[in-house]
Amino acid sequence: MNDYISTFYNDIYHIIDNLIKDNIIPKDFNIKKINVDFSSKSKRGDISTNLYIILNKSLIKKDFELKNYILFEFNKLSYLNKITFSNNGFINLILNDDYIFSKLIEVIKKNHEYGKIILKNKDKNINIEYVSANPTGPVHVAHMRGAVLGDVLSNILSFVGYNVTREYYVNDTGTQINILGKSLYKRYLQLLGEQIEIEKDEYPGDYLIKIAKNILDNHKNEIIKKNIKDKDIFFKNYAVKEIIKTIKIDLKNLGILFDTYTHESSIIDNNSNINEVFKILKEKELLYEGFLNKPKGEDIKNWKPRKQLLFKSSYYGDDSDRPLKKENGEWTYFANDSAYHYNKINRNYNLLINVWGADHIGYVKRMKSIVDAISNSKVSLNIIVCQIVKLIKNNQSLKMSKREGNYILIKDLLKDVGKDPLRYYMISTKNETPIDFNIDEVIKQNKDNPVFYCQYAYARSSSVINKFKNDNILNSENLINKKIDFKFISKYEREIILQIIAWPYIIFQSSTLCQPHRITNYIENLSTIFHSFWNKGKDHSEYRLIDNSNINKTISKIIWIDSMRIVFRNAFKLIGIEANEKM
RNA sequence: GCGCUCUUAGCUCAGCUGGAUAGAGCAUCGGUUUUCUAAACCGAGGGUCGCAGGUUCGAAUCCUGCAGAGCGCGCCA
Repeated sequence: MNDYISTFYNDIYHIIDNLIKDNIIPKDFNIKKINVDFSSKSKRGDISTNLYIILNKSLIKKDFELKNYILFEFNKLSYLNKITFSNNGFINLILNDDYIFSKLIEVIKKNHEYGKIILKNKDKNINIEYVSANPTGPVHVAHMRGAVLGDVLSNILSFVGYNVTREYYVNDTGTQINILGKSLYKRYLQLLGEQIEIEKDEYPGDYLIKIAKNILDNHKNEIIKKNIKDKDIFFKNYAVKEIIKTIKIDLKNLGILFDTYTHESSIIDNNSNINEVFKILKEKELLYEGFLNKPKGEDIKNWKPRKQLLFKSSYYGDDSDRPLKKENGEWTYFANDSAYHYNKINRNYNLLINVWGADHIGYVKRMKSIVDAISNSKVSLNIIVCQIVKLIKNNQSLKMSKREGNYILIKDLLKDVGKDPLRYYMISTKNETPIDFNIDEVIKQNKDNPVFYCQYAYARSSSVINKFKNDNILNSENLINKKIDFKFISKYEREIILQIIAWPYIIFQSSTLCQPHRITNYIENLSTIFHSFWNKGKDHSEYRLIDNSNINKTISKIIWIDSMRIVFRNAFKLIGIEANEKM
């Protein structure tokens, strides 16, 4: 990372190190209190810092001339042009124009690589598991947010150099899958002319009829020969296989692909995973047979104290210990999931990321506990919980019920809304905030809609560049060798340029905090200041981008416009939306 | 009852992990097209950052309590 913000941070840290060495501030000085502000709104400088305020407070040598010292040190930094202290102690700084230009040319040189960070620990392997919707029906709204978030986060993390594995965990065993198989069998019988009744817990969706028809057409003879048990297995497996197929298609249309699908059945079939987990926990004395307390408040029918095999997750800060075995001796879902995470740990990941829906929020602590336990605290698990998406149409929130199977499907939303707005909206709000997704607003193709607002900014800027496609001097490929002349650059453009060259820092924040919404905030801001500048050209010809009478002026402007386009393209690519040069 | 998350303009959301006068968009009102894309721009009004304490030079941001909303709470996955 060598953007101007990170560079300045590093130089500040250097100064602090020296002050500690010279015993002027204490060794335990908290470096995190130092802040560098690059917000273009402050208008007090290109960047500013609270360095003086914070250092002044922690001085051991009270008579130390701190102000002069900082001035002396900052004067050594070649990229700074002007240093001023405000009355309340903030330091405001203006950057060197040549420095800014060198950063801008870097954008053009690096092009689609611009914004990549050279990480210190670049060999880090990350596994990111998302969607993992149960293969009992098509993917719907509830899965959408996590799907897009997981995808964009994967894009960002691999962009900054991690080895990222995108993984989908298929829960293809257990009670629900048995019910699914039964439901499909009923549909099959129905097609054969039998009277059937779909019971309360069974799956009523039409998609099973289609699958049943497929079986009838292709496998009828084969089924007749099977005994009851084999029939159960056949229908169960067939249902899962077909449903996963449609899930893959729906997600692909949303722009989402996975590297690996791991099936729960494969984790369980091979008992080694769960046996290993059991062994480790036993060695660590984290297992015991015992009783759980009945949860207070809510009445639980048929509550009976039960002796169960329990994991001491409370040792790791969980609210209660958690059962690993059911009464009938089967492993619980939690046990299987532990085995699955053990499997992931064994695949040599340094970091596991799980993207979950809000309905799993109660499982965060126990999952972190078990990963901590079985990995000897070597692997960390980061769980990102997405709040719900409430769909609104005609000013009414759409009611959905699982039982009636009337969830809005991703497939249908893609048809109504389109991929780009859907993806954009799913990540432009930070994951902890619930989204009110107003379908009527999102399909608008104007400034009400931030996706089109940003895409339009890209198209507008492209229209300028494309004017010079066939111009030997001014075409975009030749810009690297050209020089920007700051006398043609207005203060408004300078602001835009400062935003453009802040892009690597945005990537840094977005990747380390796992917050893709910082990218959409950033490009919305970039779009705003660009549109605003564009319109200035209407009243004031000096702000116009093309000046046929002055080629050096035009070159200077085209350089930053093309750099901005590169940043837009890179941002759009990470988000997974189109960059169209014409709209 | 317990846990996690949330509460910022009429609405939808930001607020850069403690900074300077709290920001956008929508909605409302008023203006800007013989000109590189008006799918845009400019201006106005609109706020006790849920409430109350605390921490310090400084709090929307951190801590505590309270109120409200969402999700979850032993054999569903």
